[in-house]
Amino acid sequence: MTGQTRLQQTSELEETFRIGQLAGEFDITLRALRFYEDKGLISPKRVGTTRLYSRGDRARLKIILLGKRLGFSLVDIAEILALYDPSTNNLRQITVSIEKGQEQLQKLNDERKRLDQSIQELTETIADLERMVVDTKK
Amino acid sequence: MTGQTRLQQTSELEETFRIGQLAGEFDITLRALRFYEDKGLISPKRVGTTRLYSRGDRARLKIILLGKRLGFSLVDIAEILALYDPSTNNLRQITVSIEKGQEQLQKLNDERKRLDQSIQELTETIADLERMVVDTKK
DNA sequence: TTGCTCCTCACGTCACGTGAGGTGGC
DNA sequence: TTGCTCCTCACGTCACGTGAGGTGGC
Repeated sequence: MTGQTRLQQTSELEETFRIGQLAGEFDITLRALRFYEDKGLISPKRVGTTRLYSRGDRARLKIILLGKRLGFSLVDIAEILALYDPSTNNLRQITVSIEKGQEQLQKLNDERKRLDQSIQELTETIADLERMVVDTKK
Repeated sequence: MTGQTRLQQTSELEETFRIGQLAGEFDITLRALRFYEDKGLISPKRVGTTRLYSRGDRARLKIILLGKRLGFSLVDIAEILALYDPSTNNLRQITVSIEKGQEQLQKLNDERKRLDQSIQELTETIADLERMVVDTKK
């Protein structure tokens, strides 16, 4: 019977990944993966206490990491993932994603402006300080 | 005698500011000012429980806020302020500030690169999604 | 028995925001 | 008495980092 169960698992042909494998592949920590689970972004199966991630879980992880690169919060990403259904064309998810994407683009551009101002002010401040050193040495 | 004490205080001619005045002038919260004190960046006198900020405290606050605009952490700012002595020419503080400033400039430029990449990837992702919508509607 | 990989708490980080509950002088 | 301004806790935020202490199978 135990053999049966094992056979059944393999006969499903669903390739699975352990947490360490995914962490290695995507260069993130085990802690991060567990954290995403805690926040409801991903829900791997368990065998005993050990997590087993399906190909679908791996696809969700890719979306999570893409979202992070684009500067979205985990809450934003969770909202997008909640609309995700691999059995449909996901038109609703796509249009929502576009809207969120445009908002995000606005935020990133704002941040860019602030950053550019900081860089400029910092450059000027350094120049001022360097002049003060010269003056002091006179 | 109480009158004497009051007189003495005013006769020192040291202009002081209450926490609400500084907060209003620099558009920050009372909480922020108390937080900087907690972290040792600024140490106003007290009259009873009420904080009284001197002109020197106000000058330090200006440096704190400048440092924040430049993207420094409060720990960095504290290190620079620790070297600050208004009675000298502060050559040491200036040279240390220049070094920290150059490191910071490097960090800001790195952040700018990452931000530009995010903006580019996000722009492309939105374009991809928009194409998907068009395809779906065919 | 030793390693390796996995697990669950749970506190720490950074710069405050946000109440709760209370005091002092006009 | 009512307002205004001030005060001190102390928990919450965000995305994990970093141990501590323990388990399971080769």
